[in-house]
Amino acid sequence: MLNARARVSKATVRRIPLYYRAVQQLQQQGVKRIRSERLSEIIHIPSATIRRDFSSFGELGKSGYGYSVDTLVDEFGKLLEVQDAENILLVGCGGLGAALIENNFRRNPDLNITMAFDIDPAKIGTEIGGVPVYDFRELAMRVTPDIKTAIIAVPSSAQPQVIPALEGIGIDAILTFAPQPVVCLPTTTIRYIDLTSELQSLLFTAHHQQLAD
Amino acid sequence: MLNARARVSKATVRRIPLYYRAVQQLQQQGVKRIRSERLSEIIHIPSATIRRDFSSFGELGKSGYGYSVDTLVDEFGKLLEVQDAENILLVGCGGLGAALIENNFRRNPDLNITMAFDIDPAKIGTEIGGVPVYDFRELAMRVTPDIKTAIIAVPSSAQPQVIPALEGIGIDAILTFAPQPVVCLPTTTIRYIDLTSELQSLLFTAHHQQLAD
DNA sequence: AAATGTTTGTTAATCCATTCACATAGTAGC
DNA sequence: GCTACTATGTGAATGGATTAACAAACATTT
Ligand SMILES: NC(=O)c1ccc[n+]([C@@H]2O[C@H](COP(=O)([O-])OP(=O)(O)OC[C@H]3O[C@@H](n4cnc5c(N)ncnc54)[C@H](O)[C@@H]3O)[C@@H](O)[C@H]2O)c1
Ligand SMILES: NC(=O)c1ccc[n+]([C@@H]2O[C@H](COP(=O)([O-])OP(=O)(O)OC[C@H]3O[C@@H](n4cnc5c(N)ncnc54)[C@H](O)[C@@H]3O)[C@@H](O)[C@H]2O)c1
Repeated sequence: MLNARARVSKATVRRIPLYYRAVQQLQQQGVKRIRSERLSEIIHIPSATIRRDFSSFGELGKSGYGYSVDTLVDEFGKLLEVQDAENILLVGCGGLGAALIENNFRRNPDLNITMAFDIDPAKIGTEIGGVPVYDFRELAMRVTPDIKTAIIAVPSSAQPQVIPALEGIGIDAILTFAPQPVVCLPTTTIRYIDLTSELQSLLFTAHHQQLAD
Repeated sequence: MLNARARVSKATVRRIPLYYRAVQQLQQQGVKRIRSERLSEIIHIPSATIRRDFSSFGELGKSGYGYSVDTLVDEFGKLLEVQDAENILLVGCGGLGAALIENNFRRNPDLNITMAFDIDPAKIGTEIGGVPVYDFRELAMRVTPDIKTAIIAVPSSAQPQVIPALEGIGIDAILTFAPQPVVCLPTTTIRYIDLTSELQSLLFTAHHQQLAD
């Protein structure tokens, strides 16, 4: 419910999805209560961090008892707004884009890629996993006003054209796999997934680890 | 060259690939020298952070001049060991795995996925983008001793079986797309790419941003 | 209902990273 | 060579996040 008194740190925000997934799994297993110490073993986050994170959303637990799994599922579900569907468009139906559409976050029924765009005539007019692929030049014509979120899987070189077009139709949240940094509107929230960098920095760490990581 | 005197922070390690890519691009454009202030504009990292990061690898720059682009390309290339090929195996040739193989980090000639594994009989024995797909049960038989790195793109439920098998054949660096956390050997460096969590935390930030991000 | 045990929520301490700001060391022009 | 700039590299200040540790709050047992 996001008690106004406590600020939620960026680091905490990145962990909310992990908490949500874990408590959902516990609920499915029929577990009714969980201690921070036990949850720590499951998700490998220190129990003190868990308690601090949880407390920034209100007093979710009870001393000497722990947390009710049902309450946690409820609270984190509310935080992530899983009750209302998030409709998403995807740009760039290459290998990666197609894989994302096929998967379509099926474990999370609230996350739906509902339409896709490309510029390749061979792809325009087709469907991938039931999702229609439109011509990117028809973006404004095809997009429905409920869509505020986009995933970008086009080559880096195409990204500088794609982002302003998306902002022009009201998109304000973007997840992109093209690492080329762009300037975007102050109202746009953008996140880069840079697979090459992740691999390179992983390798650097692995090659240079004298001590454990 | 990783002067022993200065410790390289984790945050810095994550930025090395960004620096490497940027200076490579500058080199290709024929740029000979670069100031931290100018580089900051390109990659959107504060100039003070850039200077501190660079200085942890030695005195790469010159006062009143800046940095030589050639020197930087050289130094970061050495840090990332781009001179010797890194051969990689991939497990799980579904949508995501196949996309990774097709792409095969082609912008980085040192990074090569050289073989793939699956358990689906329909995939075993085929090739994807020239990369052979073997039966995962033949892992030990097929793997070559030069391979120390793996990418995992199997369903989360299969991951607990896959990781010990990889460790058993000497893999010590793992990049995985299955978010299910696992216990692994202390000598294994593992990194999770959790696409669903990235999207969910992005949406949380976008929905709750009263101030800019 | 008292005693015992458990686990939270939070204060304080610590750690890690970023940012400021400038002495220093070099460049560039003359 | 001398002067006027310029930009690095780094101490010091700041800020953010993690971790330790414990009083207070509740559960459980007897
Ligand atoms: N797949 C990987 O392993 C991998 C690894 C690292 C980075 N990436 C990045 O992910 C992104 C996508 O990768 P991919 O392998 O799917 O690439 P891909 O080349 O297979 O697909 C790109 C798709 O984007 C389409 N496209 C190009 N310009 C467009 C435009 N202006 N508007 C709409 N569509 C356009 C193309 O027609 C193509 O279908 C790239 O930026 C790539 O750098 C991918
Ligand atoms: N694609 C996405 O958009 C997306 C989104 C979020 C998370 N993920 C995660 O990425 C991973 C891969 O996703 P995907 O869409 O490619 O899945 P997918 O189901 O298309 O492919 C999984 C592949 O793994 C193979 N496999 C299963 N068990 C195996 C085993 N024990 N050994 C070897 N191979 C095995 C299957 O035969 C299949 O080919 C999953 O963990 C998924 O949760 C994917």
